[in-house]
Amino acid sequence: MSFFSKSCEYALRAVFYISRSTQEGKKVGVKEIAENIQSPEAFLGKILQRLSKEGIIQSAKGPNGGFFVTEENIKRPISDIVLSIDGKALLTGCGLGLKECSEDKPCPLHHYFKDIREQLKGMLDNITIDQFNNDLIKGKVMLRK
Amino acid sequence: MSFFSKSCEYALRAVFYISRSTQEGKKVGVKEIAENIQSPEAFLGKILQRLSKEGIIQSAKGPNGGFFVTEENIKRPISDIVLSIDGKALLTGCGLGLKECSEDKPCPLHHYFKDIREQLKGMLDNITIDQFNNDLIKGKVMLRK
DNA sequence: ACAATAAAAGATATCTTTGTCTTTTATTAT
DNA sequence: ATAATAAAAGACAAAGATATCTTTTATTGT
Ligand code: FES
Ligand code: FES
Repeated sequence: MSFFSKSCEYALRAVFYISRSTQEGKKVGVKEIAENIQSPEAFLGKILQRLSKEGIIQSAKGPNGGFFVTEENIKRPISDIVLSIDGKALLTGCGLGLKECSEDKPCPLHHYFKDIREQLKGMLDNITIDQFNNDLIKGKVMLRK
Repeated sequence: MSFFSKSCEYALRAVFYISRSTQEGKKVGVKEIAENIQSPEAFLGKILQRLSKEGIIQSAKGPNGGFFVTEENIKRPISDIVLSIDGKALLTGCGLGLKECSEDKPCPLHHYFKDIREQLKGMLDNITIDQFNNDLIKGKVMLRK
């Protein structure tokens, strides 16, 4: 197990890549994205479709088409991506899998767990999509395996 | 997605239940455990088999048999259970799914992510199995959905 | 020895996630 | 209009996680 599903990992990496490309003034196709984040092309296509439908990214069909982001898009926190792909279980659910996480019927780990989960949520809520464009352009951070 | 796999959630809840039962001086069978933590019986059986094989819990066949824990067992951190069932990805892997998490080739989230992961790891390393026996006996914490 | 008990082991089934392939729809440039 | 491009949509395949069922092995009490 890892924090995010494969789909969500691809989604995050892809959105970062798209954001940088938009910053550089160009739309990008699935193929280019998939190559640069090392993900299966067709599978990534499905994921981007979803993100596009949810308004997290934009897409344009036809020649010179591809994926890109708007000013509004890149100001959004990455928790939007995580919620959209993996749902809210990670950010609000009980760590031991009880039907719901609650103060009055807590699982043994609740007290400790709650804090970690809140921190993760806080982090994802506060990091915006555009935040890494410069680091990406400078090659300071990686999107490829 | 949630932090742990279903298997791991069952494992943790079961081990807590077994630990309390041992504390109360009795071995417990799969059936009783499954009922009390609300998990599928046969599936839980497999998980307990694995934990038993790894020496995290003990088992005894035949009449008056069942699962129990030793003094050594209950002093172990619950990270042992998590590692045994879900592997190390959650505790050491890259949050964005890069082949490995590293300082010199970090993913965009690395800087933030690292801390959260370390805290989760720290928590799991420091919480011992026996730590909740009293709370469980007093009904302060729950193992049932 | 025998019957009863309970975990271990093996085989199989179902569901979800991940991944691929083909066809359709929209857009652009010629 | 037509051809080329690229995403959207749909159908399908493979793998892994979850779950069930049956048979075997070990242990106990009679
Ligand atoms: S009840 Fe389990 S984490 Fe809150
Ligand atoms: S490289 Fe991604 S978390 Fe460290």
